[in-house]
Amino acid sequence: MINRALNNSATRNYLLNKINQCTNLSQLNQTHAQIIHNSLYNDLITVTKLTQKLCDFNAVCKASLLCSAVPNPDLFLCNVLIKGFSRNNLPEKCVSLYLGIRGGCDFEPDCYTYAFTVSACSQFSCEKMGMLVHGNAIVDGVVGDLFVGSCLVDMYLNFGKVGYACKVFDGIPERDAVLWNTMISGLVRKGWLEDGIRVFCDMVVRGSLFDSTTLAVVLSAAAELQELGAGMMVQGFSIKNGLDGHVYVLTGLISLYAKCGEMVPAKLLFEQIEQPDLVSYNAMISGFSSNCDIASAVSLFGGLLLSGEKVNSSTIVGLIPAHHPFGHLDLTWSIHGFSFKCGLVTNSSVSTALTTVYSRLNEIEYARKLFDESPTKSLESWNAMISGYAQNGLTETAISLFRNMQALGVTPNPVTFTSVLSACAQLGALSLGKWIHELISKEKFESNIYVSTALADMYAKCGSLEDAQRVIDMMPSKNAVTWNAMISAYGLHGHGHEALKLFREMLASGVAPTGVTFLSILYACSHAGLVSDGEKIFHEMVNDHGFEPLAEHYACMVDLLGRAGKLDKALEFIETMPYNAGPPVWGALLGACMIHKNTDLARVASDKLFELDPDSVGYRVLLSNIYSAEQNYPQAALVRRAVKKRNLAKTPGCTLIEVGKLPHVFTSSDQSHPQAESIYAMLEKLMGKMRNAGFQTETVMALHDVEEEEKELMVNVHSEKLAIAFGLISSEPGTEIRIFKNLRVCLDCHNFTKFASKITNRVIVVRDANRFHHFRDGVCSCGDYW
DNA sequence: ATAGGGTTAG
Repeated sequence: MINRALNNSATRNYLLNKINQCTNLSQLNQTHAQIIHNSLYNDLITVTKLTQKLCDFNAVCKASLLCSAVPNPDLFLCNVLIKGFSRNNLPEKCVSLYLGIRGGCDFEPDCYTYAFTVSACSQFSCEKMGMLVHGNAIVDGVVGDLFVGSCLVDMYLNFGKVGYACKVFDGIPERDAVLWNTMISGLVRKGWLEDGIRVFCDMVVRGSLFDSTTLAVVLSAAAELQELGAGMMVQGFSIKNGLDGHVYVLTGLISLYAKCGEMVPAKLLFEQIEQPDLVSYNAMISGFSSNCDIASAVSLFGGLLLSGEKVNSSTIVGLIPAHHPFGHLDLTWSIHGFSFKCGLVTNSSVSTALTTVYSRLNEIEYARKLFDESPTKSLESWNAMISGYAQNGLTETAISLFRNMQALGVTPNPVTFTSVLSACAQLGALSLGKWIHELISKEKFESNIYVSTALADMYAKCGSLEDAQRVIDMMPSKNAVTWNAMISAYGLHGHGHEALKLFREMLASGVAPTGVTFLSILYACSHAGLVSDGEKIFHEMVNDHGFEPLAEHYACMVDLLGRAGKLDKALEFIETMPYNAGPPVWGALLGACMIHKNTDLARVASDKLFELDPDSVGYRVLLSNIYSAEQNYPQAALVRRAVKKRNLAKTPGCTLIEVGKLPHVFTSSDQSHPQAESIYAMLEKLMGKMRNAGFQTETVMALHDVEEEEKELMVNVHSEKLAIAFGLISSEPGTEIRIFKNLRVCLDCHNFTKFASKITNRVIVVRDANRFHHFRDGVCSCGDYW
């Protein structure tokens, strides 16, 4: 009997050892056979070890069956099984086992039970269950335990409930490095970067011992924030504690310096690493690439390949020149080809990054091809595609893709909404935008600054400044882009003084103006005829804010002066430029010549333009208009023929009007509308009254960039007239009419609309390609300059 | 520890 027991114990030790040594499932199955053969299948210790190993090899079902056959399971075995279910993505099994332990077992859950169950809830976002387990843990008095506490902190941070996480954290005054690290890395992972750094500082102040993991996480937060100072503080601590040679710390520092645009120290740090691993290479490559040093990025990438090290998706994504101001189509193609060869194009991050760069290079078809071919479409890849369409002006496609995404049950996030709103804004689709706003409210995304800025911009561009202002008033804080959007919104509607007021408010609030701020405010001044204010701001920009004016700023000033009729002053201004004026500047002067019908100066400007930009369509159309205005029709026709010959696209004019949330689109002389007959009747009635009142159709060609439409005025009816007539017959008397035209409104239609607003006693709001016109009582808010 | 998606002007 004694012998037999000894023998059993020896066999058991032998088998336990054997289980530990198994490196795959088939070896483990053989060992299992031996266990059965030796009649140890009911032995708790052996079965527990076997369960553990089976779970490691993802054979949790088999493990579960084995356990249920054990006559006398204990808590330890149950805990191992909970961990196994969690590992094998079976949260509901974890929970039911946990509940089984709680309800009518001989034993009570311990710290391990709670820790494993909580981390299962965390991993699988079982929010309600997690909180219930937390409650039980409080009752059982185990929340002060470091292991349980860390799991709870991790869980609440995963759920985004920072308050709860802090409560658990604060309840454990004696913290170890794991608890601190859980708190810090959870905050950083969820984007609460500043808070992560703050907790780290707390940790240091309390004298808690940190490790290289702590430093690496804090460094990644500092890098993301581009807070060089915070990062250098961490560097200081790493030196003090002798962790500055650790490869994680060094890699974190490289990434920090790279993200702050400091590649020289990054390079020095990289050289300090004796044997750089893939991650440190990746940090360097992405650093070079994002700092526009393509040559260094590519050469380091080459070095990595030569060293025989395998590359991963991070390497590829870091190499892709996604944020470069100049296109690198050739490089992108090469990277694309390489990714294909090593099987990484199917990686979601890689294909998303490639999609993004293609669409930024206006190669939207390539982007779409990649998107269609990617086997798993992450939210990021949907976003990349939607924003690609929105940024390329393919607004309808962007919106229909958004609908596809919704139909497939992919939940949009703030990034998605921001892009879709930009599409709505471009489209002028107010009811669509309002629908998006409802979706945003439902998801509680209004607090996101990108979303609310885009929302305000959408309302302004869809004609409703009041709604835009309402969104802005709700925002707790504004960044430069928010201010810029509002300044340009007021400018767009011709409210120059409001825009100036906002500009002063922005400066007073301490938000630094950007290049776009000055463009927005200068355009606002220009459209409102506030010449001296604009000149003052340009002066301020250079002298007080130390801005080097870009070509766009000069173009704005030329526009400002020229629009106000100070053409000579505009020309003088061009001569003061420190470099040669480019197409935008001459284009602005030409535009001003159009308004003020200065043919001589127009020819000077257009000569310059054709010299600099021979392929431009718009300027050729303008030139043709100049000739037409001089009644030089043969020359005008010649220019137009040249345009046609080059097969340069011309956009046909069309106008959109929403009636009862339904969009109606009209083209020139459109007969396709079901109510065409009454529309034309209404138009005839208006035109008759207009003629009687002495209005004349502009016979001389207006010098506007309105393309083909203009010439055909005598035979054709422009789309905006049709839309207004339709608006008049399909809405209540006295209500506002809003229409959207894709091109600039022509002089004749502008006159027509003024007249229509007077005799019908309606406010008519017109958004054209450039700005808003508010017609009221025969007067337009643009003051007839547009 | 490294990597992917967003708002503003013309």
